[in-house]
Amino acid sequence: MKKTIKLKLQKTAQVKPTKPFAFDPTFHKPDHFTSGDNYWEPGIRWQTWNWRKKCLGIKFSSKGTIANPLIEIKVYAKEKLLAEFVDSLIEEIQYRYNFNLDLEDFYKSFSKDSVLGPIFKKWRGMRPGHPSSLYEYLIIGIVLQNASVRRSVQMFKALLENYGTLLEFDDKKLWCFWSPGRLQNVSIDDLRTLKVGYRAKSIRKMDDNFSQGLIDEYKLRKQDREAQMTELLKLYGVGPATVWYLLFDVFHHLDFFNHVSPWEQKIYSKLFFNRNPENPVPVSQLLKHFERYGKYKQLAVHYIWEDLWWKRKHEHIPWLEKEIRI
DNA sequence: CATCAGGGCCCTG
DNA sequence: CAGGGCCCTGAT
Repeated sequence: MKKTIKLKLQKTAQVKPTKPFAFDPTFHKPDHFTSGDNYWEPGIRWQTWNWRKKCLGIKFSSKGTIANPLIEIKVYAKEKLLAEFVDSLIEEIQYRYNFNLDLEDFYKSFSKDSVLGPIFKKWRGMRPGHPSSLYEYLIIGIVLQNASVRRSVQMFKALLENYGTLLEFDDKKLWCFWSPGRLQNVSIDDLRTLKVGYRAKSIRKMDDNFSQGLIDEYKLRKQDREAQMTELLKLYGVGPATVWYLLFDVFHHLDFFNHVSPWEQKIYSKLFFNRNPENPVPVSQLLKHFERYGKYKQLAVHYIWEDLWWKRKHEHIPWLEKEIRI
């Protein structure tokens, strides 16, 4: 059993995101599979955060309303933090969770859409976003490949519990992601003992790329989408499926929807065309269907997708269960 | 028990 | 540019 590192509250900040802002669907995405590094209950999210190689605990609490939002951010750390460090962290949090995104135009454009209209009523103020850095998300992307959710969770937990750090803060024990370069003394065979299979090579090479400074997340953010895509596809173990996730979750492109995996194809076919999974609608036709959402294509997909997963939390959807194989 | 497909990607021919 | 191979797991 690994030693737990106890953190102390070092800083409390309050942040006002743009209005409207919905706390729960922003901080809890039922389809995001990562576990062990976060915990959610209505109005509160605990999340570990590796920032500039320091392992932090963060507690987000909703202190406002959807119309008038206010978020309290408590930062826990082992030692005192410099103001500049905290400021940069808060700025990064705002970026990753899209606190400053203006959704009004999206809502205005599609409030009369028969699919999105009702979803807006439920999830008005929900932001897309993801707490992971590019490095972290790439590792997550690799364990998502060619595996069911359960297996992905298993691989992710094994990695986290071997190379991460167990933190204790605010009576929660959660694992913090390791820093890039951590795997430099880890062999591919070591990784394989964690049953990540052939992904071991991709994981190790990814760590090499970052420790050699071959990829810079912040430089990449400033490039356009095509350039980002080209750079990402150069990375060993990254293909079109992973890039599509990255462009939305890490680089926040709301308009890019070019990839539908087989299981997603079945789900969309059922949702939009009421087709059975054995007889799904061709991917090209699905992509065409989403053209109507123009520059908000992927954001629209996100809203529809999250709505489905939230439904699943409260009601049993037999056909969906069959497809997701958790 | 054996076989196989899977929420991809790389590499070869 | 098509398709085989890769790891492991759960389903059949």
